[in-house]
Amino acid sequence: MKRLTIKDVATLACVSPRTVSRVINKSINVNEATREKVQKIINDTGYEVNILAKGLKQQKTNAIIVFIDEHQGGYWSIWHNEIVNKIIFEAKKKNYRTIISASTARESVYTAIDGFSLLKNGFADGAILFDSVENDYRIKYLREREIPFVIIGKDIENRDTSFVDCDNYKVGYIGAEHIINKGYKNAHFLLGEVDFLVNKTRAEGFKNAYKEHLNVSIEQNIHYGISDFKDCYNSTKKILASNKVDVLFISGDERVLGAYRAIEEQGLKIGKDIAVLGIDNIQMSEYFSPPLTTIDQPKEEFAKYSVSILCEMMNTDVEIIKRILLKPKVIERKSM
Amino acid sequence: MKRLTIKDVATLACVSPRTVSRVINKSINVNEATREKVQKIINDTGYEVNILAKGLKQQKTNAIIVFIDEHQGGYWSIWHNEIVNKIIFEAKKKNYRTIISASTARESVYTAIDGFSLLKNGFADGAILFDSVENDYRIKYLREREIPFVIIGKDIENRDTSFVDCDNYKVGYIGAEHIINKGYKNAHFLLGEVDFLVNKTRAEGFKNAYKEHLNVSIEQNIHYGISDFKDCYNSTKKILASNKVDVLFISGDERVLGAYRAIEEQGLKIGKDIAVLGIDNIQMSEYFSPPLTTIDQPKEEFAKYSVSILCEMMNTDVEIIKRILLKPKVIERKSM
DNA sequence: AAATTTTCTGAAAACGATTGCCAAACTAAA
DNA sequence: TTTAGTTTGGCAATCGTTTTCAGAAAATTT
Repeated sequence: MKRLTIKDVATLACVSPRTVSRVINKSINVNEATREKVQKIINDTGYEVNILAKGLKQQKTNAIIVFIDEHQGGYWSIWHNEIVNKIIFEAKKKNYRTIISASTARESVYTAIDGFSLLKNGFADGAILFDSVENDYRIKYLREREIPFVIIGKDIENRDTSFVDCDNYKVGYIGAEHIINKGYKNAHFLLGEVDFLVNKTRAEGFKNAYKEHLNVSIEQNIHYGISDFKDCYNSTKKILASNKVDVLFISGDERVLGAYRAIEEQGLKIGKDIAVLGIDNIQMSEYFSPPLTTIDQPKEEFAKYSVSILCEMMNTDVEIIKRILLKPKVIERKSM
Repeated sequence: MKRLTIKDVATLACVSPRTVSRVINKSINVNEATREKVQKIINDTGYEVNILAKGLKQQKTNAIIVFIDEHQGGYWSIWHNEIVNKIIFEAKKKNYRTIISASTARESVYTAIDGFSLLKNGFADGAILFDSVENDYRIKYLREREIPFVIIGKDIENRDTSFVDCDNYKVGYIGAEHIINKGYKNAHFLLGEVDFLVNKTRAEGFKNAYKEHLNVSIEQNIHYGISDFKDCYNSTKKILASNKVDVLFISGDERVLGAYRAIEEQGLKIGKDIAVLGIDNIQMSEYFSPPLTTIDQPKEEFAKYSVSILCEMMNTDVEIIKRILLKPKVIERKSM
C-alpha cells in the first residue's frame, strides 16, 4: 500500500496542499468547515506527515535521545530502566519522541555511534545522558556541536552543563548516619567504579559523616569497582571472610542480590547477624528476602526535571543552564 | 557550528556533489585518486550524511523498531531487556539502527503511537515485537500496511507471520518431567496472563506431561495472571497457606523473587522444604539465594534469528515468512 | 589516426513536506 | 458601490540527499 502524501490528502479533500498544511500546522486563517473536511480525510485515511520530510525542512525532529549505559552483562540496570521509562512518558507529554541509544561513558562503542549520528544530522534535537566520567567523549562531542543536553548525574569536570542529580554526598552521609544511629560498629561500603563521580561523592559523604559523628576514619572500609551482582557476590564473600562486619552499605540495589547470596551461603541471617543498606530503591528491592532497607532517589523527579530542562534548552536560542539537586531519603524495611 | 552538507564537502574537495555521493555510497566508477581526496575531506571535517535527507530520498532509513512491552510498574522486564540489547547488537552488525518503542500488546498506549508513526512514514523499515494477544492491534496495523515484522513469540491467531519462538510446549513439558523425575509430588505452576499464547502453551505442555507420565490431571494446580514479583509474592503466600506443595514452577525468573520472599517469610527453606523451578534463565537468577534452577531460553538465538529474518524480509520484494522454534533446556542450580 | 569502448564526472530532477508572497475569490460592513 | 477582511490557491524556494542521464575524458582497439 502506497503511503499517502500531503498532495493525496489535498486531492481527496478537494483543496490545495497549502491548505492541508495549514490545517495540519494549526494556522489561524482557515475556515472551520474546511478544517473539518480536511481533518476528516486525514482521520479516515490515517495520513500522517512524513517526519523525514518535515524534519528535513524544519531542521528539527522533536525527538530526544537518551544514552543509556549498558550494564555489565548486556542489559540495562533496573534503575536506569525505570528512569528511562519515565523519561519516555514525560517526553511524550511534551510532544517529544524518545530514542534510546546504548552507550558506555568510556568509549565510543558500537551503538553510541548511532546516537551521535542521529544527533549530528538533526534526527534528534537533544540528549539526556547518565553520569559522566573523566574525559567523557560524549560530553565533549555534545558541547562542540552545541547540542542541548542534560546529564542525569553530574559533569565530573564541572563545566557549564545542565544536570539533575541526587545529592550524592548526602546519600553517603545519611547512609552513614542511619548506620551509626542504629548502633552498627563495622560498616563496609561497596560502590561501583571510582571514576564515576557519583561513587566518589557518595564515599565522600560517607567518610565525612563518620569523621563528624565519630571522629573516625572509615576509608579502609570503602570498596570500589563493584559493578554488578557478580562483583558484589565476590566482594561480600571476601569481606565476610576477612573482616569483622555487621553492616554492608551497597551502592545499587540490584547488586545487593549478590551480597544476599554470599551472606546466606555463609549461613548468616540478613537483618539479624548482618545488616544491609542499599541505594536506589528499585521496585524489586521490596521483594528481596528480607525486603531491603534502602536510600531512595526520587525517580519521578529525575525524569520530570531532565526532560523539562532539556525542552527549555531546545526551545530557546539563548543558552540555558539549569541544575537540580534532589534529596534522598532512607526507606526502612527489614534488612537492617 | 553549522553542519556540513554534501555540497560543502564537494566544494572543499573540488568535485561535484554527485562524486561525493559516489564515494560515500561506495559505487564503483570512481577514480582512486578522487576517492582518496574526497575521503580525506570527509574524515577531516567529520562530515556525516544527513539521514533525514537520505531516508527521504531512498524511502528507507535502515532502522528497525522494537516494540517492547512495559513491565507492570513502569520498566522493562529483565528478560526483554537482555534480548533487546542483543537485538541492538545484531542489528548493528547488519547496519541497522534500532529504535525502541514502549507499548503494550493490548491497547495503543501513549508511546506505541510513536512507534507506529515512525514506521508509517519511513522512519523505520521494519519491526520486531514480543508475543501477541488476541486481536493484537499492532499486528493488524503492521499487516495492513505491509510492513515487515517478526514476532518474538508467536502470532496467537496463527496467520502468515514470521516468528522466532521457544518451544513453549516443551518448556512446560520438560519442566514437568524434571519435577516428576526429581520425585516431587505436589507441583504448582504459576504463569502470567491467560491471554498470552506463551502461557497457554506452557500450561498445555505441563498438563500433558503429567497426563502422559502419571496419568493424572494437574489442571487445578495451574495459576494464571501472575505478572510480576508482587503478584507472585501474593500467590505464593496463598498457595503455601492452603495447599500441600513441594515445588513451585514459575514462569519468569524475575517473578521468582516474590515467591522466594513469601517462602522465606513462611520459615521454609528453598531447595529443601520446597523447591522452585524458574523459566528464562536471566543472568540475575544465578545470584538468587539459593541460585535458581531454571529453564533456559536461548536469548542469543532469539536476537540473532529475529533480526536476520527481519532483514531478509526488508530486503526483498517477494513475501518471505520464516518460523524458528528454539529448544529450551533446564539449567540445574540449587533451588531444587 | 580514427573509431570504439570504458571510466569518470556533473547538471538536474526527484523525495515530501513547510512557508512566504501574492492574487483571487468570497463575505460582510459601510 | 466601495471597502475591508477572511479564506484559499498557486507558485517557488528550501531542506540535503540520491540517482538518471548524458556527456567528457581516458584508454583501448582497429
